[in-house]
Amino acid sequence: MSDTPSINLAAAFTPADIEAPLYQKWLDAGYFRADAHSAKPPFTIVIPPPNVTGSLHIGHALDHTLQDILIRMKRMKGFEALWLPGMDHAGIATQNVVEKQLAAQGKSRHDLGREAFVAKVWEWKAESGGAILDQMKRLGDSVDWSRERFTMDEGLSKSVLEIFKRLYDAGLIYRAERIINWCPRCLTALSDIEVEHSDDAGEFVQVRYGDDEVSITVATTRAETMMGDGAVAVHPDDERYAHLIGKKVLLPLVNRYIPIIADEIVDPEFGTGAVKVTGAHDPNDFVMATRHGIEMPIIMNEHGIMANSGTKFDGMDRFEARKAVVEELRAQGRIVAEKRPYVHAVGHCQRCDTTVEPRLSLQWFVKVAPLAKAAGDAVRDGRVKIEPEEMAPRYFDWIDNMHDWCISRQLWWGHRIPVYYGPNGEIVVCGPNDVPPEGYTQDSDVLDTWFSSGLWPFSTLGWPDGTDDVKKFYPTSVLVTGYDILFFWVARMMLFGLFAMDGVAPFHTIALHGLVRDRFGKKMSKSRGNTVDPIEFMDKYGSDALRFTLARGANPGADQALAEEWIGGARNFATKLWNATRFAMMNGATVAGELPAFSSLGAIDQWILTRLDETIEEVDALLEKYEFAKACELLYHFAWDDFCDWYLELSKASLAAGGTEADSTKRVLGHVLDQLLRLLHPSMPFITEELWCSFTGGESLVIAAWPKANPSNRNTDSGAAITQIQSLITEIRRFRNDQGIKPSAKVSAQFVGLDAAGLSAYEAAVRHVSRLEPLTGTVSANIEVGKVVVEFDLTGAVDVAAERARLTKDLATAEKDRATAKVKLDNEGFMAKAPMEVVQEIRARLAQTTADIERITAQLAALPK
RNA sequence: GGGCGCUUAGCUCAGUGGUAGAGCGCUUCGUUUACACCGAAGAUGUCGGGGGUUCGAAACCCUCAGUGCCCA
Repeated sequence: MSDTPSINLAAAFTPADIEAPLYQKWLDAGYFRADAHSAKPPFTIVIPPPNVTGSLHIGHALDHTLQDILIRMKRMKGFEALWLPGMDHAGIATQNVVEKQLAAQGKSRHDLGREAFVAKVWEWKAESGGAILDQMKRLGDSVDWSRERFTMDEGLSKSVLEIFKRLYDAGLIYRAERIINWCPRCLTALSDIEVEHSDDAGEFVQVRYGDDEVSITVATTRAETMMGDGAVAVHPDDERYAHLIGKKVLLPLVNRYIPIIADEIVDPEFGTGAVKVTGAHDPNDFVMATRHGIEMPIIMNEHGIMANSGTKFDGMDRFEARKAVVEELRAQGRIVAEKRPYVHAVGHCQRCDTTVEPRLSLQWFVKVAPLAKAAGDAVRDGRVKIEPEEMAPRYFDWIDNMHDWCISRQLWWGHRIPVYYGPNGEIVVCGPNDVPPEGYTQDSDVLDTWFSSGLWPFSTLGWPDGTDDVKKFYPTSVLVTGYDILFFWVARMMLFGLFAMDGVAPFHTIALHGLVRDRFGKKMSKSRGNTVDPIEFMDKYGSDALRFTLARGANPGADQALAEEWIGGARNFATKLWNATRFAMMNGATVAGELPAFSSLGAIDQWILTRLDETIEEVDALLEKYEFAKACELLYHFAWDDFCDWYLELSKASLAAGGTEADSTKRVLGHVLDQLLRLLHPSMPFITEELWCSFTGGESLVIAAWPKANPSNRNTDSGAAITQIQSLITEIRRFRNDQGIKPSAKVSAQFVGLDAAGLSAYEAAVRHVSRLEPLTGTVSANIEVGKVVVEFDLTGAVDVAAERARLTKDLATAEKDRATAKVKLDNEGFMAKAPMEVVQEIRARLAQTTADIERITAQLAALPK
């Protein structure tokens, strides 16, 4: 390429060469730092804090890409854009990680003691935690690192104390003995939502309780808990058992007499219509036992081992005990019926998949009802919008029926519950500035991690102190997250935000996206072996390619499938932009000086400017609606089809000609490229920055202005001329192809009727793109496109068969289209009721196809036999 | 059992009343100095089945059959 003008842009696009240096450049320039004192309007996003133990997975890549698109666009639009990063401390997960390390050394956390263990966790965090933060930089996240937060850091811990105290004082936090979800492996309570239900194969047995005098058969899936039974319950209207209500029945194995009670909860249709009441080990039973004053013996320890039942089953694991109990009952002839497998819903610990054990224990709870009412109303009355709207019912359904929230966790890593107990059972709750009374001891439990991440939108800004950040950036503008954590996290932020911030919801909009799935739309999971590594993709195709692929697949609230070759496709798109920019630079495209007056431009330039303006308007509107997929799709086609395939090709003749026409084309070309790179920058920040800086010499796209639509730079009529030119060129190419003419071969041809079609100004462009030379010999074939005839000299080598095939096919298409149009126009109903425009359109179609048929028929007739 | 969806080209998905679209894949031709990570041309669909509304339905209604997710 010795004669190529020297340009300041590498010949090939290598993402790895540009990404890290560009990110560093942005950091050094401080572009991502938001200023609480600026006069610009704020636009705020708080990042859904990733788990400190985690690394970047494909779901984060999607979530972050969408947030970065919004924040970069708003920054370019002149907002004071703050994207606040950070992590949560992930109580159970993090404690598990460190405990595992200790276990490898044969130690448990108890060997270290609480203080030393917590110190160890901090140590772990300093060394290995937060791997994801560096990966976010690779992705290009334009977050304000100076404001990075961690749920366990000082400021956020202060927020936790403050909100706990306020809620407690408002009567919204209480302590009670309740049935909670207990993980016998993690040894902690879980909230309802941390329990995942799956249909498991269990067993369903009917056991005869009682002796010769009183007997009743109960049905259960959990025979092992019978040692904890306090009663047998039947439905009050169940005639089968009416005579037994109030009597006592012998509890087998334990040899205790327990009452038979009546309660509406019991479903007479279920099993035998009689159920055992094990208040300490089942939530429904707890309700009944409480209502009827039934005793609730606890017959299992925290590990799920049978204990204190006073039977030989003590010491057995709960599942082992289940078998043994049934075996024993069977031996005693008490098993009336058995069903195995019996598939029913069983709860599992979200973190470790252990079967959750309902357990009666003393815990702290948030009284949810009043908070949830406010959180529901905020969405109901439109103060907070959920996008897409179809997700709102899910939110209402959940938040309107939310149970009280168990917030104690029997862990060491987390915010220790700020409750202090006095020697005589006094309870004192300490806020951030309170000192507990002498001799009081603090509750040993910590708070649910979601308790602190629920404060995220304002604790990260410095609440409860009235900081400038809170004033400037709260409430946040939009929360972008997957619909899968709508309940876990989003709802919690709504509860707390409205309470803490005097009824001001933590965000204006909740924009929900879906999950990334494998290429066949299947859920990714380690067990399926279909997970993917975003880092690997970035290494291979560049961050921009990964981002663009994810954004282009992101329809609101909908899951998306992802395959590696699609990322390759986005990489190809990046390369296309690279090469288009090289072309522009080599041909003297420029952004210097005023754009020539629109009216002075030719149709090709007017057309691309029109298309650009339409694209700006549409892309902007789509991004404002969180329609990432559609926005990216439009940009992709504008860039590749309109700009590269048509405009660049059509402008080559003009650029080659030189002179004033070339000058104005260079300026238009420069303008369109400049604007296109701006539009693409939020989704593909690295390559656009590299290209734009090289091309324009500007400082950075990060701080460049977002394009604005300008309807005065539009001429929709120019589109009509271009459409004609396009179909003319396409038909010529098709003819060449059918005739077996090599793409590189020049063909001698002339046009007839260009003037009449108003296209004579574009003959050079058409000839250039179609590789046609002036006619030198004699016409041996011709094609007709609209009003234009193209006459070729093929030096006698016309492939008549190919010509006939092509024309025959065109004829068939035209005839079919004409028939469809005719049927409509012959239809009285259509003529009477269809709108005028539609009728006219069909009439035009009829006229066009009729003319086509006439023309093609004549051409076919004229073909040599 | 309740709620929300989905079923459109080989695959993944757009398309909310007026001649069926995209990406990837597929076929043919091709090194024409921006680009073979490319260009050009091309093939491929009774829009899940059945009813209905309408001049007109992939789209609206009913129904059946698959299928997914959330909650209980």
